[in-house]
Amino acid sequence: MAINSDMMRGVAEPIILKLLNYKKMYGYEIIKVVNEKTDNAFQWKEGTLYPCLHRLEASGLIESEWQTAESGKPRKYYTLTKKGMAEMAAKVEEWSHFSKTVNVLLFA
Amino acid sequence: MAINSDMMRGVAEPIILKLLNYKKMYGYEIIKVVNEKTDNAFQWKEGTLYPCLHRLEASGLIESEWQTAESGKPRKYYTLTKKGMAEMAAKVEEWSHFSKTVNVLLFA
DNA sequence: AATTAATACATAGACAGGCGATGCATAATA
DNA sequence: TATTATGCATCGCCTGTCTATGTATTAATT
Repeated sequence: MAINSDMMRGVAEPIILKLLNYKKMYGYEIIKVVNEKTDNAFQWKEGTLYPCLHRLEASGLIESEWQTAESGKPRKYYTLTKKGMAEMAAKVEEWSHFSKTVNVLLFA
Repeated sequence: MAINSDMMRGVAEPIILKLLNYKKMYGYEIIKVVNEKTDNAFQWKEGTLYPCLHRLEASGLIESEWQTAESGKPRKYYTLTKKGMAEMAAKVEEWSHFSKTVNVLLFA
């Protein structure tokens, strides 16, 4: 079941950084993985992901590298920078704090 | 410590509805209560709350009623409508689903 | 007595991220 | 051969939040 909400705002960045912390990935792959892992609760589209990736790269949190798959399709693989690792940890912690705070108000 | 984040988006409505589910409150009071209950992790201002209250009222989820305090200050008290109660439950459930989904991705 | 802070409402404009739509190109499938 | 899936990209809209500003009254401070 899809989540149709403004709440999506702000969580794309920590999620992407977290995924890239495990392994290098390309954009289209990230979309598929996120949608699958959330049972399509998240239904990310290109218009959500690519601008976000570009922002992260412009901020020096991730780096890209073109690589051609066996299929012949060129893919842009992203990796986390050292700065990105620190920012990932910070953003995950921020989410943790934030969600706990909301829970205090909603489940008091 | 303040949360400075885009994540704030979308949570104001369920929080307000939840608070009003307990008792009628006026705007300024809601601001104080939220900031206090979150130890100032949330730092709501008028510019955040009042437009939100007006949206909720326009949607028929809450109703307002002027009342003058002993201090002499006029206050606009808000109460939850029947429609608002249903919407509150839905939004709280939505948050629950949403936050669990984010947690799956961030703490896998 | 006069100034400042707190209370209590309100709105206007800027900002920015998510989303839908669209585009291009190639490979795989029906 | 036509359609779907892959894989990149961007433009413009939408909308909730934030900063700033405004008004008015009461309380507190100097």
